[in-house]
Amino acid sequence: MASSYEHPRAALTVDCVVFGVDDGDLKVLLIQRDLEPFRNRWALPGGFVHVDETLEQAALRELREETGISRVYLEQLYTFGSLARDPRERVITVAYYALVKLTDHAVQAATDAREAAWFAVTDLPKLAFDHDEILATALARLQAKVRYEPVGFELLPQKFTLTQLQRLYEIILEHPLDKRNFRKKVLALDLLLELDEVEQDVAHRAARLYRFDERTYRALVKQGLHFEI
Amino acid sequence: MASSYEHPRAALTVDCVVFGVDDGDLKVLLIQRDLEPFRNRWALPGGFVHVDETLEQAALRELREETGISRVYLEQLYTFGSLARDPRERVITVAYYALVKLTDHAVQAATDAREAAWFAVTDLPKLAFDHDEILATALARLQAKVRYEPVGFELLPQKFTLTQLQRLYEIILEHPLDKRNFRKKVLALDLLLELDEVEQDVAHRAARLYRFDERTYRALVKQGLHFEI
DNA sequence: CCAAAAGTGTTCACGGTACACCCATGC
DNA sequence: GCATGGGTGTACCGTGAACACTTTTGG
Repeated sequence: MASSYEHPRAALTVDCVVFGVDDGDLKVLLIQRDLEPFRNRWALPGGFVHVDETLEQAALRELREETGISRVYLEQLYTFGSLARDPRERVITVAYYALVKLTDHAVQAATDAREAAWFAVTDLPKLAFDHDEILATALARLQAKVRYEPVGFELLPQKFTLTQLQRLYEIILEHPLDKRNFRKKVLALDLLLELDEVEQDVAHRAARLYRFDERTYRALVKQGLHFEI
Repeated sequence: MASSYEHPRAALTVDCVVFGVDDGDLKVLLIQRDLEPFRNRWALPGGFVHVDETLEQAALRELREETGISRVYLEQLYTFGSLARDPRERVITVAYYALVKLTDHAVQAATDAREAAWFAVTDLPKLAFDHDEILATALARLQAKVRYEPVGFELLPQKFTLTQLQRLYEIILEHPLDKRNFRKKVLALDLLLELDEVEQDVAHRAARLYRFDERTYRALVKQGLHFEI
């Protein structure tokens, strides 16, 4: 390896695709840029990586600073390095995606005065930089991942009904599922704890609430469980 | 986004995990370092990303320079950014993995005088930096990917026997497969072209040769084919 | 003729899918 | 009592898994 000091360096950023689900829609959290380039355009939350923090720390810090969100499921997505993705100079960005429970994270004003807002993925504005591409990549990853890993629960409240869970899968996968088969399948996994509670304040028969049993899940994974919806 | 000029920058490298399959073993191409740190240790081929090349271009260039390999299947793996992964300074590395046909790529002396050699993944030396971790990540990815995408063919010669293909899967997945079921399944996919040729110079009945029909595969993928072994 | 690997079908168990009605509750 | 969603079971089909013998060829 040659000395790294001899050459100009690319800048390094992180960007986060934050997903949430909200009555019938899969949503993404965007912030409105207040600086050039792409001033006033909507963009993914993100920013420069400090030299003394890990990539994941940088992603979490930017999320906190720009959107007020702090406890989330976060996973690295892909690193984007096209030559002209930032018009100012060479910038490589490591993209992450995050899953949040919208019930816990009402939209907060960003701490640094940029506006933050949730957009349905089916109705997005044109984004800054190559953020359209990053978002599309994240969506594809979420759709693939949700089939074989129980990440969907990160998007629901702790206590949820089976119908809510089914709706979640239908929203993400973009096709309807059969109610009886869905229930049979998820209950057969033995990963849901049936609670002694039902939903409140509904104008019809109240549905039973369930909780995802993460402890059991981790144990079963070690024994070679293959989660699949 | 704040100006990127105000802060010290991390260095950016690419590293490549190059897989090949050779009579019964899954192998990885390593180079021996001739500089500190980790002088004389084996390491993944890789190096600094130039400011005017994409990440993929950098990976391909380093592969060519350090190992002489040029036409390969290449895919981004993961970006590693621990604080102390390089003892000299902060270095982020974007890892790629590559699949090569060993028949086409006999081990070549590296052009810059470092030694390059193939190692069975079951018998690896201790590697420089966090390259053990990168390699383990690549291996897990290959094992997952080979089940649901036809990447295995990148590791075989253009013309191969069904037994060679089965051996390949057994080597990567690390468990034996049933011969009749395996043949039934891969032939049912209709992605193999039966050639009018048989293998040569074997001391027993010669097996028929097949070729992977990439054209048909691409067409079927568009129609929603789900390849799976 | 012997050694070595090629090639080939059937049975069984299980999981996926399709499908419709009664029940509980709030208003 | 009516509207709304909650909750439940069965029959069929296709795929995955287990399993052993005959054929071809070279030496």
